[in-house]
Order: sequence, then C-alpha cells, then structure tokens
Amino acid sequence: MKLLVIDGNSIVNRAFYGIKLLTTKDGRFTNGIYGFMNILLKLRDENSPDAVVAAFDLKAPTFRHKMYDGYKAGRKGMPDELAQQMPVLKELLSALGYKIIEKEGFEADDILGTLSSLCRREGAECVIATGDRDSLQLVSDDTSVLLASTKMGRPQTVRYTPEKILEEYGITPRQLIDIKALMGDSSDNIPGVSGIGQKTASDLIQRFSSVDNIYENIDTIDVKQGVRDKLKADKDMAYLSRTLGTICTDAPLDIKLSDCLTSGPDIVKVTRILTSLEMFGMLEKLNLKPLPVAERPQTTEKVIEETSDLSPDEVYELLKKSGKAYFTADYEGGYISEIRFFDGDRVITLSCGNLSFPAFMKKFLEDGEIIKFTSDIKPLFAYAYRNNIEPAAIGTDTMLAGYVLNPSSGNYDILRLAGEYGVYVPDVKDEKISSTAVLPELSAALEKNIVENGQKELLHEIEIPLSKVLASMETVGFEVDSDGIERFGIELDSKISELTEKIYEAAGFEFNLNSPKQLADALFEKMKLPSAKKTKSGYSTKADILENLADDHPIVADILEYRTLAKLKSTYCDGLLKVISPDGRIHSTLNQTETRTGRISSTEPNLQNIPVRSETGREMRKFFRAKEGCLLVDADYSQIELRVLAHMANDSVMIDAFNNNDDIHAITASQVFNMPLQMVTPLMRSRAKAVNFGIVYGIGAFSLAKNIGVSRAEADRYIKEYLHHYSGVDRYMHEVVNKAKENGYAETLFKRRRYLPELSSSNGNLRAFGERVARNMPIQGTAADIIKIAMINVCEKMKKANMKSRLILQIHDELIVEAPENEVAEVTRLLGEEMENAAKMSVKLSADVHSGKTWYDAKG
DNA sequence: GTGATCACG
DNA sequence: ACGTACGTGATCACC
Repeated sequence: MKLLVIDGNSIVNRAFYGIKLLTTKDGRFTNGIYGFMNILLKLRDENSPDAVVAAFDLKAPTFRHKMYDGYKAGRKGMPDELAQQMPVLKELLSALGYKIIEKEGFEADDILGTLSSLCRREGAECVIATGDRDSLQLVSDDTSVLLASTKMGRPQTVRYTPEKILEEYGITPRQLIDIKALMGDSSDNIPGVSGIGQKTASDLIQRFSSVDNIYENIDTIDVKQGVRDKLKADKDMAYLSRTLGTICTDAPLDIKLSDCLTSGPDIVKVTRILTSLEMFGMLEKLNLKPLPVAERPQTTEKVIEETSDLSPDEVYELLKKSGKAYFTADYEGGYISEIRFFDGDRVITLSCGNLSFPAFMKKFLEDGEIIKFTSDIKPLFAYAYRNNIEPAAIGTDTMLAGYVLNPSSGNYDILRLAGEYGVYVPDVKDEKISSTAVLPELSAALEKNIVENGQKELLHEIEIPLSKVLASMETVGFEVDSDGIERFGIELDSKISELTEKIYEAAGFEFNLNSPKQLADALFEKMKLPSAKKTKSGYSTKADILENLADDHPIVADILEYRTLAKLKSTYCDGLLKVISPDGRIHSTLNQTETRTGRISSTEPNLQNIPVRSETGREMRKFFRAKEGCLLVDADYSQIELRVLAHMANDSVMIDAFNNNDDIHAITASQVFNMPLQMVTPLMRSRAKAVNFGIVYGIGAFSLAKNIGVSRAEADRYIKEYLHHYSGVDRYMHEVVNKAKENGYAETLFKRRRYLPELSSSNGNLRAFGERVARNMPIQGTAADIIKIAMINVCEKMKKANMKSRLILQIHDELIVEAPENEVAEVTRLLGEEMENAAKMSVKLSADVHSGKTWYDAKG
C-alpha cells in the first residue's frame, strides 16, 4: 500500500509561478491548474500510488496563529489569478477520483504530517509531494518527500529520504526542526534566535544534536561567548520557534487509509472540465477525447471506415453529387502526395501516383459546384498556382478560421480546434483520418462563431483570398544576385578581421566579441569603463548603452561597428546564401496565422527585416533584383498607422492635417510646442515624430524620455500637450481601453480581435501592458487589414488584365511587384490606386510608388 | 531551449 | 516603490 499525499497549496503555487499566465479564450486563468496537473501526472507515473490525497489550506486561522500573532503576517495572500483557479482545480481532482482533505484550523502541512503518521501506524508507505522544504522534517523510513517544482514550464522532482537528508544537511529529518528553531524563518514569521543564521544553527545542531541538549548544557558547550549570549537571550523564542516549526502529526482528520483509495476517474466529468479549460494536450495525456461543449451531434457514433480503392473518377462523382468536399492533404516538396476526402461514412484516400490524379485535381478544384472545406489551404493554392489551376468555391479553411477567432492561440491543428470548439472527434487510430472526418462539424462550428463575431467578411473576403495571394508570392519568390552577396560577404569578412584585431589590441587581450557576457566582462570589469548596472544577468552591452560610452574609450566605436558588420555577415550574407533556391530566387514562407495583430510574418528567410536604416546595411538591397526584362515596383503607404489612428479616433485636427497633405510630424510639433508651423525646428519635428510613434505604441513618459533623451517631466509635458491638442485621440485612447476591458478583447475596423486577459490581471505591470496593447492593436491591426485588402485587389486586377507582373513581397506597409518593363507604368498606377482605395476612411490613404532594377533603387 | 542582441515595420 | 512603447525573426552564446 502506497499513499501519495500532495501538498496542494504548495504545489499549485510552484506551478502558478513557474508557468507564464495562461488563459482560456474567455479569459479564465489556467496556468496553476495546468502546472499542477503536469506535476501530478509525473508523480503518478513515477510512484504508482494505490491512493492519492491532496491536502489544502483553509483560510481560517490555525492553532499556531493563536500562539504567535505575527505568524504568517508577512505572507502575501494568493493573487486573484490563482485564487480563481482553486475551486476548479479541486473539482478536477475530485473528478479524477482523488481525495481532497481540508480541515478547519489546520494547514496543509499538518494534514501531510497526520497522514504520514497514519501510514506509519497502518504499515503503509507514504510519499509526500510538496514544493516546500518545511515538510522535509516529515521524512522517515516510511515517508519520503518529493520536492517538486516547475522549471521552464517542465515539472521536476527531487526525492528526499533520511539518507538524502543526512547527505545534504548532515543531520536527521527531525533535527531540521531544531535548526529552524534557532535560525527562524522570515517567510513563516518564525522568529528563531536573533543573530543566529543558517550557518550557525546548522553547526550547533550538527554538534549538539538538539535544542534541548544545547540549553541543558548551555554553560558548558564549546561555542563562542557571543553565540552563547545570543542563545541565552532568546531561549523562549527558540522553544516557541520549535513549536511553531513543528508540523502537527495528530490533526483530528478522522480518516482511514482505505478511505483514500483512488476510486477511478469520472471520465465524463474530467473531460468536461478539461475541455472547458481548453487543455487538450492534458486530455490526450489522460487518453481522453474532447467532448462537445454543446449538444453532442447525432452523427458521432458513426464508425469511420477507410478506403483507398476508389478511382479519381469515382471520387469526383461522389463529390459532385454531394456538392461539398471535406478534405486534408499531404504535401511533399510542393506536390500533393496524398489527399483524403470524407464522404460521411468513409475517409477516401487518393494518392498522387494515380495517372489521372493531376486531371482529377484540376477538374475538382475548378468545379464551382463543389464547395471545398479544408485546413491550411495555402499549400493547396500554391499547388494550383504551379499547375495553372484556378480553384473555385472555397468554403472555409479551419486554420484561418481558428486564427480569425483567436490570433493568440498559436495552434490551429484540426484536432485541437475540434476540442476547443466542442466538436466530437471520431475514435479512429490514425490522426489524419479523424482530422478529415471531423471537418464537416468543425467547419460548421467555426463558421457559427465567425458569424456570431461578425467576422464573416474578415475570414471570407480577406484572409482566405489573401492566402491565395501569399501562395503565389511564395511560389514566385524574389531573385537575388548570389555572386554579389558572396563578394559583399568577403568584403565584410576582411573588415571584420581588421576590426577584431584592432579591438583585441586596444583591449590588450582576446575574447569572444560575439559573447555579450565576455564583452561586458572586458569592458566593465577588465577595462573599468563606467558601467550602467543593468539586467539581472549582468551588464547590458546593447548598442544604445555602448553609444553613451563612445567618448570614454575609442574601442567602443569599433565594437559597435563590429556588431553591425558581424550581423550583416552572419544573418544577411551567410543566412541568405543558404536559402537561395536552384532557380536563383529566394522563396520565403509568409505566415498568415502567426501574429496577434493580424500582420503576416516572414520566415526562412525573414525578408521583412532586410536592412535599410543604415547606408551600409542598405547596400544589401542592391542584391535583390528584378529578373531579366523586369523592374521592381515598390509602393509604400505614407504614415498608414497615424492615418488609421486619425480615422478611428475621429480627431478633426489630425484628419485635417492629413487631408491637407501637411507634414504630420511638423504639425504635431507645432501642437506639442505650442507654436506656429514656421517656427518648428528639425529637432522639434524629430521629437514630435517620436511622440507620434509613442502614442501609437501606447506610450509612457519614461520611455519617451529615454527614447528622445529629454527629462521625464519634459516628455510628460509633450504627451499632455499632444493629448490636449489632439483631443479626439485623447478620448479615443480612453474609450478603446474601456471597451477592451468590457469585451475582453481589442478589435480592428475590420473586426479582427485580440483577446486581452492581461486587462483583468491583478499584476499592475501586466495590466498596463494589456492597456498598451489595447491601444496599439486596433491601429496596427487595421493597417494590416488594409494592406491585405490592397494585396488582394492588386493581384486580382493584374490577373484580370492578363498581366505578367507578380506581387512578390509585403513588408507591413510596403508592396513589391516584379513587372516586365512594358507593364511598369501600369503597375505603378495600379499599385497606387489600389493601395489608396483599399479602405474608405475619413482620412485619405497615400502611397509612394517607385521603380528600379533593384530593391535599393526602387525604394524611393 | 532560453536570453541577449539587433534587423525590420 | 517599481518598471517602463507595439509587432515580428535570426543568430550567437551558454546552460
């Protein structure tokens, strides 16, 4: 018989603080429960207990409180984010069949102690799991303590037996109490003997074995006189502390071990709770399937069969008859290797090996009477693009629908979405089969939510059409001059070696310049440069900090230049050379479900952060070029985020400024500095520009001050003046936060949402972050919506006009088209027109368009 | 794998 | 008293 006793409060605390805040879509916090469950499952697997008990504190005062009023006074209460998880956790544990013990007037510790002695009496083995070293005193031959914690999101345990304690502390478990009696414990408000710390206490107990023995022989034991005096002075405190520090082992629990035997989980209840907590991975670990949240559909009991015996023609007939196609596909190197259709009873697999497969795909995809439902449609669009197929009648993409419903979720797998949206998953071993079979219900459930949220247009008119545009952009790619990059890299290399030698010489020793740690050591410790103490892990060597040190030592400027060149070489030269395809072009992946604001992101490589701000870095863009006979046409929005802000805030001053084609930063300067436009100096304009950016980011005076190098009071004045003159913006910034708090999410003009559980956090910093995001996301997100619309329209127009020009890249407010020379003029006109007309707002949109052979030349 | 740094909008 | 602007991705060192 083995009993596992869990110190509930202690474990859930460790879990809570060891894992970042997690929430469900509707804002309920779950990280404590999640971490607790991970630890629990690990404990269960490693110990195979016959019985499991979780002990919790009740809030009522304990015996020990009465004895010493200060007891635990210093301990902070449980934060609200955790407190609200406790009842759910307890319900979940009960549903799992585990016994929960709470006793008025006793702490969880006391319950652990009592159960431990109960085990000894009944001859059972007791394993205590806790995050608290206090309980180590309970270790005995029958009782071991597992110290559990969550490091980097993963549960960890260390097992303590009497041997382990002897090894670590050199004493018996019971003597831990004596040590604590002497040294005290500030976190538990146990006073101890003042002036005696950990070291002395351990030494005393190791040598004299107990508090009793020390005081019985207080005048004869071999200790320094000072220590003896301190011991004598606080004798009462020592004995009080020993009482306070002793865990009670005889709480009146009125329980037998047999009461604690695990009764087996209530599967329905566990599934319901975990589904509601959106812990689908946990369901899997427990070998449970997600249950529907709402009514369970009739079709769910159906047995799904699998077949691969049908010919493409037979499949086409079936699809044609039903008018709908629910399917998933696998891709290898851009080609479809296998596609699976669900026809209501069976999942039918077609393999690309079939001779009539390509013809089938064309006929199927172009058939406007077969509505298509799938997940992750972009590779399908790419396949279609390469094979001159024009897909028709797209019903939905569950991945994009999931993203539109919650861009923070980060995982849009079919089965996970099924769990989240309450769709029953048929019990089939093969995930691909169950994924395919679940599509009809999942598509319907997602669409229902989309409609409820008013996001139909966002999904069907923006994201799904955009997916097709992104597919073609990825497929077309961007031609680069690989020889040029290589030569540039060699040039950089020689400059880097020169700089490296120069730096080593100036420093007088060599070190790894790429290691911030070694660099900090060299600059601040060895060379004694004035150090601005920074991060927890040492000195920061960030560029802006080094810039302030540039006057102190010539080496600093060289280090800064080294950094710039090393970055160019490794990330841009070496990095890009690695990803050039055999066609001489770079095919970046454009992720459509990555950002929480609605922007797209670019990976392998990231083509959205190619250098431009510094002249050296900008050189890089000379290697990005149009193919033979073509030019690049580059169009970027002018101040799109501020224009969006002016519109959303309906701020007449800002709207007028934009509609008069005024220089917005100069206008802002005249507002902030209260002077006529003519008197605005370049410095004032640049500060006003920083304020404009700051406003969009949600702003704080401190950060603005740091950014533009003025005092905090000065920065504060700028912001106040800004909001005074742009009173619409002022009003809007308050409204948008209030609305987000009410709704639980922020949203764009086009109804894109971002949920903000941070807004209800009791942590002030986190809440402030949520408020900044509530101010920023609608602006950044609306700008993202607008350029997406422009991309779709530009591509559609070019296609309708049978042009050979192709959109090849988007960088948030900038579009790049590769155009045959004879189409450049038309593309220039079309890009400008479509970008400026992508959204109708009270502020006109403006785009600057330029063309050239390389990106460097085409960027005005 | 995470943190520091730096590239972009 | 404390920490401090929004959104990304790649590279390197270091554990």
